[in-house]
Amino acid sequence: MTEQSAAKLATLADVARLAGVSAMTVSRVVNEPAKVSPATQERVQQAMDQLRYRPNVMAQSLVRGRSRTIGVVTFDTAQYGPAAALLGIERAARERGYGVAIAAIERADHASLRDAVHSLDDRLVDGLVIIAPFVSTAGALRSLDRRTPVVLAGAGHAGEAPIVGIDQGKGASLATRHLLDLGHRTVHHVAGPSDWIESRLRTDGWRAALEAAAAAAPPPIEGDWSPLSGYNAGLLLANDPQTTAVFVANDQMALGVLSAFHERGIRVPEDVSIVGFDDTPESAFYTPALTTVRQDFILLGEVAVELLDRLVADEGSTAPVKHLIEPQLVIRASTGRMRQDHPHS
Amino acid sequence: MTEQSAAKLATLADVARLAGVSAMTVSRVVNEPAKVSPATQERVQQAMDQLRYRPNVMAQSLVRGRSRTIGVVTFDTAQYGPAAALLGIERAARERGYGVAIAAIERADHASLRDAVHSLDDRLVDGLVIIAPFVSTAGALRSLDRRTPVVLAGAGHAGEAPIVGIDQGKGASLATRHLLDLGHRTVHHVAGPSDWIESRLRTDGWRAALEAAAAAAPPPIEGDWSPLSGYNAGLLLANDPQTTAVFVANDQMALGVLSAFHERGIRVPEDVSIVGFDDTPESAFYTPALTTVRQDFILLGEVAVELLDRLVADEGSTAPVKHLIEPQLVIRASTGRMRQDHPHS
DNA sequence: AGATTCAATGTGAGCGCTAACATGCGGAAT
DNA sequence: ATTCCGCATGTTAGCGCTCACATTGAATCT
Repeated sequence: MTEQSAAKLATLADVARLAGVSAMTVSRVVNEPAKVSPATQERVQQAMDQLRYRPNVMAQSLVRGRSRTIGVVTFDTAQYGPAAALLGIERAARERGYGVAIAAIERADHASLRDAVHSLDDRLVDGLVIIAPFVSTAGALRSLDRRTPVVLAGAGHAGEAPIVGIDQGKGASLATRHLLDLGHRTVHHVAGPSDWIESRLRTDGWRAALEAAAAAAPPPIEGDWSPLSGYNAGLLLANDPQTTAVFVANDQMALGVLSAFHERGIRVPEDVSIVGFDDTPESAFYTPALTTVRQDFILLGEVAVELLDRLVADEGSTAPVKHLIEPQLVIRASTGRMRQDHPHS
Repeated sequence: MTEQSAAKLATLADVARLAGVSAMTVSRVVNEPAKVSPATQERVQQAMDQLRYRPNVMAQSLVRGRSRTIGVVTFDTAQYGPAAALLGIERAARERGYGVAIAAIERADHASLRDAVHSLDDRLVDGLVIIAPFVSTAGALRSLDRRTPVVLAGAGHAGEAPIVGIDQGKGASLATRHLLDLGHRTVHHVAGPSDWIESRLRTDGWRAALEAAAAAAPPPIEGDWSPLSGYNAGLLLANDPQTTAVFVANDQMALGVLSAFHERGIRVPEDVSIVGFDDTPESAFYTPALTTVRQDFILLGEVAVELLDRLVADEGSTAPVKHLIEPQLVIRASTGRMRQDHPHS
């Protein structure tokens, strides 16, 4: 194991001494090689290799006042969406030469968010991406004193901070209209937790699509994103013979609904059609394959970093941007035309 | 938005000036309050509040030579396992006052790993947790020059670095023996990619359990963890009338197998029994509910951080530790007794 | 030839903080 | 009183690096 922990790390000064130049010259070789003559460049390079020199990023950051690191505040969950967005962020950040520091929050409250933001802020990140999509997030954020630009990723009300998200309302409408177009008189809805902005926007989109079609909106059932809550909602829905179409606010809950229906002998899509939201890698392999709304989380992460990068560069333009990504309806086997005879009564 | 980006941040010196004490005293109030008299403590505290002082972690790190940050190298995937482990690490790190920086690698090659390790190393992390479970990882790691302690999380051959993992062989044996106990003559196997250590260990465990029962081991089918590859494997398996029991190396592929069997009219568990690996939140809601091997990824992350913390504290004991967590068989509806008449021929 | 430019390098200061070593002071010990 | 101790605080130096500004020497101009 080639570990040099014992032997002190080589510093700029060490390299300078070995190469017979000043520290500044070595610094230039590292940061702006064009300003150093080829000959000395060569000599310095050799010294660096020999000593295995690697710049101390921390010292650089201290003196430059920027760390080339972005902080990500994420919600403490192994859910597909946040995890994929984090990945997109990491990838985009790396491409632009940023490091990534993360802080997860376990609850939606003010204090957790403050701690997370401060812990990153104190580490002198150049900017923050927040994937903590609670209704309360934007407000909490406003009351915090921060030192860096922030981009909200996922959802949020514009005006608080620049925000990049996937058009939830659009996605929900797409899903609902699809079911309506299939001949269903109305569409039931299993919603996410009401303190998530995304839940609200999806519910709004569903309601809007129903209204536009002059269809009645049955009261939505609220879940917590988990398959189990979807299962429970499915049980409820199964008792209502009116149910012919369901729009579920995420794929995990849709799986639960599927499972409950299967257990109750309700066939999908023959008796009831189901649409999910997210398009996780698993969704195409559910039984039946799930019709759903695809969200490109990777792209979300990339756009967030790009935006943040711009904000970091010219600190002036803090115009409250709102960048919306188009979701996409993916039609698979869980939706079908409504049969004329009553479904399961 | 209370952003102070324009007004320069308050420094120790500013606080000292306002409180009428020396910088050192302020530093003491922050780090070892016991050494300062209550009276000045009070005064300094007031000055800090007034100026909204927050210590510059970077400057502290530079002078102390430690950053109270750990780096996590993870594989670029939204898979459940790595994502959950990352969460466990973050949580454990936060509890111990560590920040977390991440670097994802997209491919299994040497260069990617080196870049990731160096990029974290250069940011002066105090230690590294690596969740990049390729066969080649350990070797690559050895040839790298690093400056901090490393803990391998997930799997790995002992001896390269301290390692904490879930006992894959044990889990695979548990799964296989369960199927054998149900009366199946042999157990087919859908394996993960052969360049993942975890795949190999699971395959080994499966083979060992078969051998112990003097059962023949059919050639395993290799997938890539994805549901699609599981689906393809399922199609293959469906053609073989001998198949009565399948051990699939992760739940996502098991879902694919389930889907293929369903499509071919093979009933689970009546015709064929299936066991997965991981126990994702979805697994209990597959059709049928999946019997699987539970891995506690959160615990994995916590143990990894705990171990790393110890290594960071006393840099001496680099004894190659190996900490194994026990997996757990979760029996659900996808496994059943083998029927005496031939399954599906 | 002298003045002017430019490219290549060097110098000093300081980013914000803390380790290690002073300093000053009141009170206990002699 | 004198010595000594220990507490509360201050001073100096330096972590590793880059900024802003010299300083060189040679090439270019008039």
